[in-house]
Amino acid sequence: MDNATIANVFDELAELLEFKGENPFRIRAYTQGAKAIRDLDESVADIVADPNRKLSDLAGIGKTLAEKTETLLQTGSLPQLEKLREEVPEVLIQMARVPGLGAKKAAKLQKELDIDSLADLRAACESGSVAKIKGFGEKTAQAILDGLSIAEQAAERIRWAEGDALAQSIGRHMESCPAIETMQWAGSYRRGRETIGDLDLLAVASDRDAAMDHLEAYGDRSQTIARGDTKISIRVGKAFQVDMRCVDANQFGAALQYFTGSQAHNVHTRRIAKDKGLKINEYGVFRVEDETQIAGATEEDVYAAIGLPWIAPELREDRNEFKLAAAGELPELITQDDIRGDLHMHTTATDGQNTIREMADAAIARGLKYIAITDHSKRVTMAMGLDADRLRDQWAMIDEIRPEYEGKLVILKGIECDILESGGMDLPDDVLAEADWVLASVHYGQRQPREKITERILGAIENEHVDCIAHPTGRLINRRPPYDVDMDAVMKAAAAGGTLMELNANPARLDLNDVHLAAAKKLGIPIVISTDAHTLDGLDVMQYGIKQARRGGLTKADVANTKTFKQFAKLL
DNA sequence: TTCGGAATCGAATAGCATATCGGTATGCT
Repeated sequence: MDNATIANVFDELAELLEFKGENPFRIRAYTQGAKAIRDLDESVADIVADPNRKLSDLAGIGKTLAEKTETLLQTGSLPQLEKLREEVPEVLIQMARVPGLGAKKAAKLQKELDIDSLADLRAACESGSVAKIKGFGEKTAQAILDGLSIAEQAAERIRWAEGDALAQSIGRHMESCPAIETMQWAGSYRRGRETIGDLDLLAVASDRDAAMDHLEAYGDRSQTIARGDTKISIRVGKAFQVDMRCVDANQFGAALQYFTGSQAHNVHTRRIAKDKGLKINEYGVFRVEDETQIAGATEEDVYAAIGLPWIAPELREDRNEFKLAAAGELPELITQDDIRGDLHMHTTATDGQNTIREMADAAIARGLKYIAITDHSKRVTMAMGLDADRLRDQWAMIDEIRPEYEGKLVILKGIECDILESGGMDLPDDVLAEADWVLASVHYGQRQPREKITERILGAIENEHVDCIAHPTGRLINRRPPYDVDMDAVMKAAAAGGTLMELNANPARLDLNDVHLAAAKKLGIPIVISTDAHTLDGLDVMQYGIKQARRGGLTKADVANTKTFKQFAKLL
């Protein structure tokens, strides 16, 4: 059982305990324990297995959570969770997820009106019985009905790249508003999270009403949820929420810091301030004793006021950034300009849409110095994967065109070789031995049991010709879960065997994720950020991989394809 | 439930906006 699964159990426990009206501190302990485990850059199972270490040494994990973790690892389940699931009606949890309803209102409705389903809830709102309950009214009943419609639209978090497209569209619209002097996107979008739940825009406006009117005039707006003096929330398209907050210029830094989050990061920031006799809110940093503002115009000021250097948004998750900042050891995060090579792309030989020359020219246009052509191997029949003969033909072609690119671009003879369902590589060793660059990846048998998949990937790492494991977990964001693989074992083997690991920059993959990247960095595994391009435009997804790498705390030195080709070749 | 400081238990994550109902719930980072 991996860290994420254990963390999910604790999160669910916290949620269920909340509905039971448990001690809030007990609930928080489970939530914090879940976060501690989810963000950990090593395996909980390893810590348990190590006689010299104790789980309860981790911050946020005490005796009880340590015991429960061990039970989970040993038995795969937790009796307490099963019991709570029976005790808390499923409908209560569904109700509390309806926008506008929270735990308290949901519990009250469920108790007083004997609601068994969301359909019951809708009927109760429509019949007027909700409005008659103390603390409720006509407007609340209507808000619940609206919320039910929103919930039915399944407003799931969207991928970062989709959020980016929407932010740019709204941004262009807002730029035409004369009342807006400065604006900046904040929230999880600015932090570069792989999915975005809503968009948060911060603005300095000469006329706040005009700015809010302008946002409401955005073509795809479907609803205004709330509008006050400083804040407006609208829905765009089916159900996606966009918030705008207006502040004064001398508050901008504090507001940006607040609005960027994460919540956990903000709580930590404000706690540090509190200890220093200061108070941070979205309007500035204030001395508690006399309410004097001492910072707020820029984020740098805000952090400086509590004795810290500016922290990059991608790191603001309350993982270890405060410790690093205090020690002056924040990583200098990788940027797109650092990238010199792209080591995963396809051509017309398989399922790509462009030729080797076209891909090479496009790579040069993007400032790259080296690329690897890595078409699929024969097992990927749908993509007309290459057998040994066709692959050697392709390599002969590369030999032929290389002189044209002399001094401009190095083109590596590569292959994305499948790791077969039965284990072993899809092409014989003597063929792989001729390649400059071998990616190994799983495309079939993704539902095999953990032991089997892990064994397959470990087998690939042990193959001396394999240079790198591509999209190591196979997940597709919002569409397909990662395959069940013991990533800790895979990483340890990769570290020991000198095998590289890919961060696939395709916005639907972003595989490895941020926590895995941090773990890989800790183990000293070189990461390769690759586009997996199937078209010329496909080379442009590098930016998404860079964001993800930054969230993992990676620097230029942690990423192999930032090296000059000469340096890179030494890794092979 | 965790943590720390004490020796058995008390304190614990910040701070604010908005809507609706008539003092409180929900939501936001």
